[in-house]
Amino acid sequence: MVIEEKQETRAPLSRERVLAAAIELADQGGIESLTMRALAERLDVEAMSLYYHVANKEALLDGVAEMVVSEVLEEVADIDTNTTPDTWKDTMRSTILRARGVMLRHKWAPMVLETRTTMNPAVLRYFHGFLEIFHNGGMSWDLAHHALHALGSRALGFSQEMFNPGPGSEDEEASEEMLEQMMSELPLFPEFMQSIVHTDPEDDTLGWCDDQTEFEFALDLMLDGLERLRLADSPASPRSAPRTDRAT
Amino acid sequence: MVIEEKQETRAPLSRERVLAAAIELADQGGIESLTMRALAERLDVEAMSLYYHVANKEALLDGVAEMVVSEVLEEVADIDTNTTPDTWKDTMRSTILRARGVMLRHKWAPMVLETRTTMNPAVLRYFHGFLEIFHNGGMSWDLAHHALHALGSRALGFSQEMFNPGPGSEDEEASEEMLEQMMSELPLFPEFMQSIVHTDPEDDTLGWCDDQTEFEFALDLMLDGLERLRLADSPASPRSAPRTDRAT
DNA sequence: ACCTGAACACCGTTCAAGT
DNA sequence: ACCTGAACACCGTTCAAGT
Repeated sequence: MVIEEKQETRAPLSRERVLAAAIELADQGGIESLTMRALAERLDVEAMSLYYHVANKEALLDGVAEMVVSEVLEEVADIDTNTTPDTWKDTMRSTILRARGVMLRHKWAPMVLETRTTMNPAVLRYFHGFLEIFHNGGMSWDLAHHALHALGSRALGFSQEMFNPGPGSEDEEASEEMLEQMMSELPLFPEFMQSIVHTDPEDDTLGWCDDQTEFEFALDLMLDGLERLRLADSPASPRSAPRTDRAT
Repeated sequence: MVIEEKQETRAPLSRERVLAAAIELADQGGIESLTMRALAERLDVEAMSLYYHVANKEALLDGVAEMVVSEVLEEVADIDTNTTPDTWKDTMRSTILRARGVMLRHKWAPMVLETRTTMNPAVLRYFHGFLEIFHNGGMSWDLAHHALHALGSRALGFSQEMFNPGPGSEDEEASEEMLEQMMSELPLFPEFMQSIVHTDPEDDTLGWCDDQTEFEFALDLMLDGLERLRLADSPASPRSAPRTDRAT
């Protein structure tokens, strides 16, 4: 009975609009809130209309993944990949840290990216940038290849922290039981926990694990290691390649 | 009309039987085939019976995750964690490679483990083993903590390879399009691809990416880096800590 | 070309009820 | 204590049909 103002023909759907709306939805409510039906409602459309622009949900997620990586590409677009052996490491470092910035804006993105099974042009372009940096930095193709694998998902800025405690992980009996067990048969934990607590408790992290610090620590560990391998590779001074087993 | 032989009262359900059946189901059909209904059918029981032994599906997956890590614990039970500075690296190496063996038996396990939000006693015990190895090997608690984070999911034997091409990723037009783009605006790829192809094409991997080799490469890179940091830490010879920015 | 309505198959789960 | 039956809310998706 109410006169609806649907005359002003809402903007027609398009693959781009669908993907953008999907990202917004996931940003707001997490990836589990991204359902075809909810997405349709957000676009003021019937659920089945989406299938005209996207084959199915898997294809939707593929598209979303590509959009996120495109965002990373924009973020690193101004980084000069024309590196030298002196600069490749810092260049790589800031590339990855900028990618991480994008992932922090889309906390659900790592999981979506990890569940993709097919490459997409955006990641291809992104990794091509890595090849430029590695190659111009003086790495062999072989080492560059290893480096790509070694960085793994960290290359795109996420480390997939094992068991980052979500909200409300402080259950009663489970924690209780585990604490008791820890003290009895896992004697190293008390001293360990005590010695690693951070002193400033004003950040929103757990108090003893600063994700950003740990991410950068691991990243630098890899980059430093790769630089050492590069040096061992190019001049005729073979020292400390990996898997030398026992050597300083 | 057919006389069913249900007299021989099938073994009563239990949390353990439910979890074991869930693992079998996932092993056979992948994690997406693990539904409450399919699990119930496998146990010759109504779907709702499961809820007596497990709170809900999330709790089921928690239990499954714990079982898998328990399997890892058994696998590494005989490893001597009473290390020295000379032996910690190799000990760590074989611990992680054995864990990887378990993950290769349960290809779905990494994803399940990564989606868990709460710790469980098994992972706690597992990481306590790491602390023993690190500590006895001469690391400070602080470095041990960093090491734990740096290893990340690799500690449990998986690296979450980005885009491991699943079966049937050789779609026609998508690959076609991407190949064209590669050649035009991504000029480094042809040479790169050509120089990294493996020579023996008889393993079941892609031909140019050997997962096991890459896993071990990255693992050694981390372990070597950690050993260097340990050495730089304990004696009074501060050389090449990470993030020294530019130094050999 | 683009969108819709009704329907289907399949989820996880609640709840009251059986033994 | 342990299991069941019917039902509910919510998925993704097919298909024929509308404009």
